[in-house]
Order: sequence, then C-alpha cells, then structure tokens
Amino acid sequence: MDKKNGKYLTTGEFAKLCKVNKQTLFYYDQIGLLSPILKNEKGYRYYSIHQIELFFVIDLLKDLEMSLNDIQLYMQNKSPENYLALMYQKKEEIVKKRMEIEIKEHFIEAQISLMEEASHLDFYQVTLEQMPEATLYLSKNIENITEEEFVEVVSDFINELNESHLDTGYPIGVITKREQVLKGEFTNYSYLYMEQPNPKEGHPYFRSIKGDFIIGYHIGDVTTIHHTYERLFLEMERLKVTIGEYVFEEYIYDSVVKNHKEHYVTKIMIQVDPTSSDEL
Amino acid sequence: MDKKNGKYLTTGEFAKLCKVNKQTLFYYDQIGLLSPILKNEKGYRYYSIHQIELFFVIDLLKDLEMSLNDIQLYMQNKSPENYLALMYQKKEEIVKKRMEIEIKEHFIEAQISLMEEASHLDFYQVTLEQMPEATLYLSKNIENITEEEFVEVVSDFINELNESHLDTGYPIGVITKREQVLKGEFTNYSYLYMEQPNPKEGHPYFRSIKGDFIIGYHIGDVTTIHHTYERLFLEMERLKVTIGEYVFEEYIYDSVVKNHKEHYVTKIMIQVDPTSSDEL
DNA sequence: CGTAGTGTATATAGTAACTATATAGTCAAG
DNA sequence: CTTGACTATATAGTTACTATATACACTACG
Repeated sequence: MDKKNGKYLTTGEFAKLCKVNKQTLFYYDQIGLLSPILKNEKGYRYYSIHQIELFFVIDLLKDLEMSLNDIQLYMQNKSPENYLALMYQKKEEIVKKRMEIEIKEHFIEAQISLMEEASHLDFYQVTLEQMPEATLYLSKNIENITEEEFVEVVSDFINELNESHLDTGYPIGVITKREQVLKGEFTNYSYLYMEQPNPKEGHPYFRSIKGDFIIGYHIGDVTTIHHTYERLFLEMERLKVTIGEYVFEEYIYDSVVKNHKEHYVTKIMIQVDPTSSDEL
Repeated sequence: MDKKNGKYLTTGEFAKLCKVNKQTLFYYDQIGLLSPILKNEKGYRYYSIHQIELFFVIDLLKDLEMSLNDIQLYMQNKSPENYLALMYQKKEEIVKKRMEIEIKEHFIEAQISLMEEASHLDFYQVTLEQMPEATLYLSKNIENITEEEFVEVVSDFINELNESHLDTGYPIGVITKREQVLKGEFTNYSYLYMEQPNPKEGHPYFRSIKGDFIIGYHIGDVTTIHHTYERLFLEMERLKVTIGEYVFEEYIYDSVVKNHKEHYVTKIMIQVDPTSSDEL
C-alpha cells in the first residue's frame, strides 16, 4: 500500500483521462513538452497520475492562445513566481476574451430577432406606423461626399463601432434628408447609423427619433430603389401625409442571406407629418 | 453622387478594414469563400464595401469552430431560413463556450489566490489553528485499495469534477483517518477531495469540517513524508493535544511550479482534540 | 501452446488555415 | 523616367495536430 504512486498509466489510459488523442501525447513527448515519467525497455510509456495536473495547465494555456513553444518555455523556467505572473497575465486575457464572447453572443441574439421579425413581414405591404424613440449611433455627415471620401467614412464608422463596442448586430442604416429625397437623390445620404438598444454613456453622436412613418420594402438593389419610393409617395398622397425631415433605410436581407442582388430587401421608413397643405 | 456603391476597395484596403492579413484574402478568394466582386484585366482585386458584412459573418462563424469548408457550404445554400437556423445553433454553442470560459476564469482566480497565499507562508513553521467550516467534494472511499483500483478511482474523480463542473481550481487533497496515521500508514488515504468555496445544490458527496488543526508543511515528495509527520507529532505533544479523526493533505507546490520532486511542498493539516488523556 | 485481438511503438504523410518569401508586374508622385 | 509603394502569382513553411502503415508486445481463450 505504500507506493500508490507506483502505479502508472499507459499512453492510452492517460489520453482517455486527458480527453485527447493518443497521438497528441506522442507529439507532446516528441517535442519535450510533456513526457511520461517512465519508459520501459520496450519503449512503452508510463505516465504518473500526477501528470494530469500538468496536462491540465498546458491545456488551459493552449486555450488562451499560448503556443506550445511558449508553454514549453514557461515549463523550463517553472517557479511559483513565474506561475503567478503567468496567471495574472492570463487572467487579463481571459477577461478580454469573455467580453468578446459576450459581444458576439449579443450579436447572434440581435441577428435572430431581426431574422424572426423579417420572416413575418409582408414586403408588398405599405403601412403607416407610429415608431417609438430609438437611439442611433451616427457616422460623420456624408452629404454630397465623393466616392473616395464615402469609403473613408464607412471604414471609419466600422472601426468606431468595433473599437467602442457599439456593434450591436443591428444593420447599418442610412439617413437621407427630405430635400435630397424630394430632388430624387435617393442615395445622397446624410448619415450612416446603427441602432443602440442599450445605449452606453459617454458617446457623443447619438440621436433619437419618434413619430409617424410610412414603411415599405424595396426588393432588389439600390439602382431600382426609385420605383419603390414612387410607390411610397403615391401611398402618402392617398393617406394625405407629407414627407417629414428624415428618411431611414435598412437592409433586411443582404449578401449574408441572399445570393443575388435582385433578392435583397431594404426597409424604407419615411418620416411623415399628418397635416398636408404645402406639398403637391 | 448616384453611384456611391461604385467605389471599390483594393485588397490592402479591404484587409485593413477586416483587420486581417492581405494573404488571407487571397486565400479566401482562392478557395472561393469570399471573392472580390470585380477583378480588372491586370488581375487587381476590387472589393465592395458591402462585402465587409459577409466577412464579418465568416469571421464570427470561424470563431465558433466552424471550418472554412462548412462556412462555404452555408454560403452556397444561403437563405434567410438557413441563416436563422445557423444562428440558433451558434447561439447554443456560444453560450456553452461562454460558460467554459467562465469556469476557466474562476480556475485562474483560484490559482492566483492560492499562489499569493503560499508566497506568504513559512514552510518551517508549525502552527495550531482554528479552521472554519468548508465544503469538500469527496471521491469514493479508497482505504486499503489496490494500485489499479486507485488509478481507477482517481480517474473517475477527475471525470466527475469535469462533468459536474466541480473543478474549482483548488488542489486535489487527500483525507487520511486517525487509525491509518497512528499505524504509520501515511499514504493509506480514505478519500480524495476538492474544496468547494461556492457549493452547488444537488451533489451528494459533500462533507464539512471545522475545528482545531495542527498545520505544517512537508518539503519533498511523498516518500519522505513520515519525517514531517514525526515533527508534527512532537509539536502536538508539546502543545498537549491528540490526533483527531482526520488528517488532510494538499499540494502547495507540485509539478506545475517546481521541476524537482525534492522541492514539492505539501500542506499537512492534522485535526486535533485539545484534551489529552488516552494517547501516549 | 498457439493464436486472435487488442494494445503499444515508430515513421511518415496529410490536414487546416494561414503566413512568409521570392519574383515580377503596376501605378502615382516628383 | 525613375523611385517607392503597391499589386499579383507561385511556392514553401508553420503549428498543432491527425491519419495511416507497419511492426512489435501482452493477455485471454481454446
């Protein structure tokens, strides 16, 4: 009974305990990362049960983006001080990693609710709706901008979303002002935006909207969007409302879910005023 | 102004926006996962700004352990329904992943506090301490067990810890009963255990201890531990206390932080009764 | 005692998803 | 018209496995 530590595990047994492929242990032995404490004259490997702790730490470090090479470097310089320093470093990294995962989780949740919502829409229906207040993160103003500048702004906007953790998974929308729309310049946008369902403090470019909107859907790509606008204008006439200050557009279905541009769907939300006396 | 969508990004620009190596984009084009919407007669690639959304989804799926091949299969069968189904599936996976990360985060925290604690210990000091109640997850009884059975029990114990998420990062300790210790069978343990600072409901094998303990540290491996026990017995005599029901042992420094067995440190906690009349 | 079945070993090649390097063509600015 | 920064392709290298082929070892049964 005095040498419980005298019983060893074969490679297969140890692999099962570590939940890895036997080949992985051969490999670790080969690179000198984790060798069995004993090899018999036939070349058979025998692992001590205590080695599981080492394997466990190796596995943890590996999960935290540490290369086997770097792990080995630590193992060669083992000490309580080095281990503590390493754990402090990895603690920081894992916190960052958890937060990134949480962001992605929210992104997926947003995608699910958007897609569920979209699946219940009738894209051929035009409706007049009261829309609640919403917080939007805006890009720089992009009115009458050149193509090069536009690309620049979009790039900046995407980078800001990433860096400030404002990418909520909602689509990037565009805001067009009444005057451009009336001129028929449907793609002379004023701002890009992303909706912020849970806005954070300390970010400058937030705007809020609420009121009545004419809502319709354009099927196809941007080159034919004027047809849909004309349809919406007709409906506005029928309902005796006039165009308000802003128009909002959001992709409902884009290249992520559709292969052909002709099947893309854009939601168009035209802010309207109930009284009509000036226009048309 | 009517064709803002007419401006394209070069491979380098698009790579910067995606925060990846340019070569990665060549690779994605090569395998047909994400190709630029336009290639000029010189072979220059031009990406549309809208393609960033596709890249973003690819990147997300990749992070969630989906192979490029599988991602490509999805992309060939794109549809709102498939996308929604995929997101539901990935949502489940990311929740699981987040929980695994949280467990690892707790493990690292436990390791840090253990190492910090250890660094302030004087391993040559023997003390009498009142220890608070603690909850322990116990293995099967391992008294008088064979070597083969011991390995079996340890393996089972480790598997239970993993499967029931009870691996708190605290060391695996051993409990020895008074009778074995008095017989000098210091390694004829009765149970393995792992401390559970935040015990969960619904697990059967929890035990609790509290009371007075003689605490000392053994430097070296298990084969010389009797020397330390004898030192502790002497101290117990001096303090006029006798051995209680259980003795606990925990590794403070093991193969994870020390390269040589002679430097391992084991904490020995001998439960004691203040009145002494029977023994010695 | 022989053999079937399972285990072990080494050696080598293959894999995924990049990443680096070498070589050459292109473009824009001074 | 040349310089420097970009683009391209082709090929090789990398990491951490993973699979395959071949051979030896051990154990259990008939």
